[in-house]
Amino acid sequence: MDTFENEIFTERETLFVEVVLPLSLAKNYTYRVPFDLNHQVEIGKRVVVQFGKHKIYTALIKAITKVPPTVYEAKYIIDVIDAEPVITPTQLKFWEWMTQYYMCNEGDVMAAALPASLKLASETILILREDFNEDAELTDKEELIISALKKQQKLTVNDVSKLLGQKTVYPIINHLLDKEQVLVAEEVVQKYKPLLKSFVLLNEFYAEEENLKQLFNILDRAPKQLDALLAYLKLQKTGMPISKEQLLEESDCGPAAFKALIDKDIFVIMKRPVSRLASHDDDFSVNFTLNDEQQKAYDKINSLFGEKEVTLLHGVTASGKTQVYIKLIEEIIQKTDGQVLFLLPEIALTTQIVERIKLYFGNAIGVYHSKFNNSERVEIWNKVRNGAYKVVLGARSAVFLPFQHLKLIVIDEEHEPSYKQYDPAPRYQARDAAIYLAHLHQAKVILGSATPSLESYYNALQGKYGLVEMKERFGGVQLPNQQVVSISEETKKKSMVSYFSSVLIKDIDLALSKKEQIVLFQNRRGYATILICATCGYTPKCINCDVSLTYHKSSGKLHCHYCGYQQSSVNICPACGSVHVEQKGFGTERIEEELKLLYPEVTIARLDMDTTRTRNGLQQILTDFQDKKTDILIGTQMVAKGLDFDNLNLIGVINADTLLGYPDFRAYERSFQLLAQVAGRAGRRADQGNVCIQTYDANNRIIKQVVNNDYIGMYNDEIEEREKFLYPPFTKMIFLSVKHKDAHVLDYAATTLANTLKGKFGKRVLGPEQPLVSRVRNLYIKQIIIKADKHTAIQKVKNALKETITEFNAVKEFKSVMIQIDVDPY
DNA sequence: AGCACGCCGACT
DNA sequence: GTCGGCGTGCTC
Repeated sequence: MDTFENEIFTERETLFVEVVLPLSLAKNYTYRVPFDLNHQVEIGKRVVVQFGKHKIYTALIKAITKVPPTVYEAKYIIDVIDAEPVITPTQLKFWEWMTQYYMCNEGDVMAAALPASLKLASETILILREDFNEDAELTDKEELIISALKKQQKLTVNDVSKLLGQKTVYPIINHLLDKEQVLVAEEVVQKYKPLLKSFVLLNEFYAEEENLKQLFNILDRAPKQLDALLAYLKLQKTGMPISKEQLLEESDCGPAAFKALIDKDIFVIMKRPVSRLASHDDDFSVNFTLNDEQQKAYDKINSLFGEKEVTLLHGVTASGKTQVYIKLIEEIIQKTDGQVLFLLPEIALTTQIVERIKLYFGNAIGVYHSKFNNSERVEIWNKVRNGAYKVVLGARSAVFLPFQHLKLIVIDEEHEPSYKQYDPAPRYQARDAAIYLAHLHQAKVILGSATPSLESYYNALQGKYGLVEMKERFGGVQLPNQQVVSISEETKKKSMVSYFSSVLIKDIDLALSKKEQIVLFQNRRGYATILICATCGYTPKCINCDVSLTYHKSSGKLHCHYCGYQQSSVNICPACGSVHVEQKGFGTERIEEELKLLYPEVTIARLDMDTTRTRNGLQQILTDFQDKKTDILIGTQMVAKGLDFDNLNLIGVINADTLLGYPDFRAYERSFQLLAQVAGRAGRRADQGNVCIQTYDANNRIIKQVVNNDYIGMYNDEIEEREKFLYPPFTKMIFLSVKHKDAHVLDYAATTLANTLKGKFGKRVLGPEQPLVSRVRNLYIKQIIIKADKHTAIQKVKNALKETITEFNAVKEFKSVMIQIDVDPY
């Protein structure tokens, strides 16, 4: 397709635009541009288009052409939204790459990239016609709709559906249209509204000295109003706009007196958009010096930047990687007008590291993560685009921000699994995507970790990435003392008290006596509390998914973690009628309870998905712990990420086995990373920390490697396994999830597909296999894995795969079989 | 995604 | 008979 960048179009030419819609569609669509919008269309601007019979969407102009489509008549675009492009050409290239690489649709990427408020979609609404006929013959349902409309002006299609309690409502709406009772309209909701704040101005009339004097006389009998006036005059001297709150705060004037001043036209209210984002006033200054090792690392990174695009900074816990990052960032924003993206795992973003970095860079820094609301996201987006933000700290979705001159990307904790998006598409790995993004911007990348992912370390050893190591702990912090406790042995000796070994209990007692704080870690896999009938073994299961329901004490209900299904708990076994229904498994909730029995006088808090659902939940729990209001914190993986506490000296791992036993080729790598990270939280100051790992498998090599801090040993063992069994980084993995609501159809379909693929790729295709959870939301699931040879062009494999799937879905009996593709599924 | 159209079981 | 559920195809 011919495209015309930056060309001014005359009014008489007929133009067409190829647009991306924020929907999961296989191709893009072409619309016609009305003449009067010719001069407004530009690549990267948003347009309003009708798609299908009703809906109106925001689409993005991807190309402009003069060639009309041949096989259909193009619809006109309705409007051009933006005065300036909102998406840069670099972003469009990035989207295209992501679409190709992760085998998804461009619309998936657009949907993920744009903050919700930049994507408007219409809603069909129903309005009563002014000339509607009061006596028209209507069915009961139609009557119901009309009477509802008399009360509330308009109804959405969804409202109607709820009102009638049925899914199919369009035929009924169409009847009402035919009977000329109602009208339908598309209502586009403008989702982003600037935050307007009231500012106060003194009526210009009183700018005159004389008039002002008079005013004082007039207000003589109204002391509160007079006070407000005095406060205003005082605030005016600062030269800053005066907000209403500010004025009310500065004076004794209450809202009533204030209103009187407005009514008398003495004060004038002006609404102005203000930023929702908290800002720090000071300019940044980075005033600390690096220690020798940090300085060496810093210098080496800088020199490696000359030859490599990516450098891996492998620094042990507490070696002070953050300081090195800060110096690198400072250098960039002082010496260039470039921008820096600092990626962090989601959880770390709500904690101390952000505060620390904010201290240095003040106003030039933006933070972007999932707990921000839509309006806040748009504001951050705009500030990145206009360059107001030089540094952005963000979770994985920050790779989609509209950077202008990206010079450096820092990816902290690069091994973190949370950089990978699993669902929905685009199923991208933000670390890898960021490396490509950096490539587009010709920016440099720092990957930082104490326990790098095998891929990154492998790339570094191969010379593809630069490698910088930091091996000293900062400020002479000692390594924690790590001990492994065999649960089997303690059970034999009968020295276990509930979930706690005698060793751990002793440690807890000691720490409490020294007024030190404790963190107990229970990984998520073993976290579920399920109900089980002691008589017949029955366990309540989800009606939509192949999983046991988990019992939540806080709600008293049984929940499904996969689909959100809830039901009330059972006291009597539905299968056999027995009353002996017991709780089994030990989640954080259960551990908390047991611990409270053992230590009734101690303050215990819990940190997991349940207690951190709200925006401030996590922050509150962490602050309480920081302020020593909590003695013991029990938590899932979350406790391991990015938390530094001065007074924390004991960390107990309740059970390391569920981690190790997970059926995945990365289980050992992940276990090592997690346990090492957990251990690194203990004793970050002068005192030596204590780590107590409870396990049934005390001789496991990973446990030993963790205790010995032997990353290299772990790396060597694991990489050998990977090579032997053709896992990444020696192959590229593509994961297919085949889904269907009928188990038999699925079986047949998955086998057929796997066989076809085996015909093309040979024994590099594995499966179909039944996943751990074989049914979710009423769909049965099978998995097929392709381990593509790294040396044959991966794009060829992907093309062949796409073709196979297209052909497969064209077969009549497989039409309703869903196939999800996940490239690099880790 | 979300809507229309067509097929098919179940209930006035 | 008709209503309403469900599968399938299409949207420039």
